[in-house]
Amino acid sequence: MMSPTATKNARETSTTVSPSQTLSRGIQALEILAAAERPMTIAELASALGVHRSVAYRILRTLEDHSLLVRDDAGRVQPGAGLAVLARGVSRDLQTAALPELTQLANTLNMTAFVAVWDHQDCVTLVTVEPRHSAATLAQHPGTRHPVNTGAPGIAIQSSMSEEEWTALAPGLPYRPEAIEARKLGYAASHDEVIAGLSSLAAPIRVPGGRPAAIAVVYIRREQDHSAVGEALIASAARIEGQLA
Amino acid sequence: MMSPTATKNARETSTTVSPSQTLSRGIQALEILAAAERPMTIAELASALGVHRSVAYRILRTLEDHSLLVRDDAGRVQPGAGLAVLARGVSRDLQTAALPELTQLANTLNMTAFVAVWDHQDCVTLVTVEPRHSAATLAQHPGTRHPVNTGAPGIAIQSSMSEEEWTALAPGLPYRPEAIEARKLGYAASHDEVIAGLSSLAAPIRVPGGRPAAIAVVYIRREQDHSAVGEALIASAARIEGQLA
DNA sequence: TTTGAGATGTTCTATATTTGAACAGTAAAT
DNA sequence: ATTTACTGTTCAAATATAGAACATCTCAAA
Repeated sequence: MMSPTATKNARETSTTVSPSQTLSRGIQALEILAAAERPMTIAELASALGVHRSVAYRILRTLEDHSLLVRDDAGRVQPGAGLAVLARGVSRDLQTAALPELTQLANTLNMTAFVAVWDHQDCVTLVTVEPRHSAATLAQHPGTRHPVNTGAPGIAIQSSMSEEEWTALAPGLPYRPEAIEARKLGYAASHDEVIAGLSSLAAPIRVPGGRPAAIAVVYIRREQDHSAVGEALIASAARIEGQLA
Repeated sequence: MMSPTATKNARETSTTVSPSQTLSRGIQALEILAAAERPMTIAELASALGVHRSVAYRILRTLEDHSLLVRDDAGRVQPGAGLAVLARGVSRDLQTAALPELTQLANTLNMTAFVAVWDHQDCVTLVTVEPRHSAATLAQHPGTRHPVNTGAPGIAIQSSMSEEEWTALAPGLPYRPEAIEARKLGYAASHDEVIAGLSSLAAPIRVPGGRPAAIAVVYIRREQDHSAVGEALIASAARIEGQLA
């Protein structure tokens, strides 16, 4: 744990303030589990965390107490239902207000519709609705992340703030020129950005006190004229904002 | 040490396990935030946690580092998008397999359809799909909890295991007699249990290595004959199980 | 402008939590 | 019977944490 040359007050990691070690590890465990495809053994998780097995064990028991993870018959660990409960609190009002609009959009346009929120460098999908007859199910589940610089939702979010605001709030991330055009139109478009072969349209949602967000649709064929769909998105965004005001 | 076979019983220490204090508090903070209707100040959260303000502050910063909470302009705290990412890992295969079936059910039956999983004393809704024309949006969002003893999904889950299994896995919870009838039929029914005026039908889903779950629909009027809807649920459950095998 | 109330953010030391080696028990594979 | 690879438990040592105290900041009222 301590190296012979290291000083006691090892504050050399001066850039990041020392976070709560145990809590941070517990969250890391959840992140590893959520990213894993299959249930993991405690030993696997301990090595993934870089901690002693008995430490991982105590962390897991604590997480288990809160239903944040569960263990199968073989003792392997996987994410627990408590996480779904916690996730319900994320922009709860936005989720509630958006759902009927998404249902409406998905079924009138016959496209998958979703709401994504801005989070650091990413867009995170919060709610999605698939159309009646989803030929091929689009892998646009809630909890999906993609870079905020990529795809129509990210452009729409950028378009909802000035370039100065953007560079202040997202230092290091370039301001996409498409955002300027999107601000004029009221909606943004992208093709082949997040997933090859798919196109997306999105309109920004701004709610006071909440993170910037966007309402969007994805579709396969490349349409000549977006405007009708774009206007529908704008109208939905306005209704959602109105309900949250 | 004392006798070869009757060593110290390992289960006796289970009453007082020492959980990880900091991790437990951090999770408590998330639970409090998720349950809160509005964003909270740090001071409010500290008093809700029963800890010193500076302790709450360090916990919050750690959670913020992981996007599990965000702070608005006024410094108030609310759940962050990282929770949605973590929640995506909860029974991910079940979520993926269930979505098309739910869409199908919702639109052919014109009812809200959802999948719920068993978690300790509760049923937790994981995925929901609303029908095309949702007259009144039913408050059946993912992350919703209700007692596993209440409502059709809980009965269906009980019906998927024997009474002995149930009392072993859910000590203290009574085995509902309706579960026995549900096992014969293949699906369960309830009226006015979770929400007054609403009825529900559910069929169990068992996936090896996963928690017991159920697929269900809710509707307003009380139908005379469930059997058609019940059979549809059974068929959907079978297709989901088949895909997860 | 000054004052005060109420909030956030920072620093520091005693102490209580955590760490990780060592031990014990279990189940499957050889 | 032996090996391997797990889970679960215990304990002294040491380190991360708790909480008081201090420094700021904002906003309203005087």
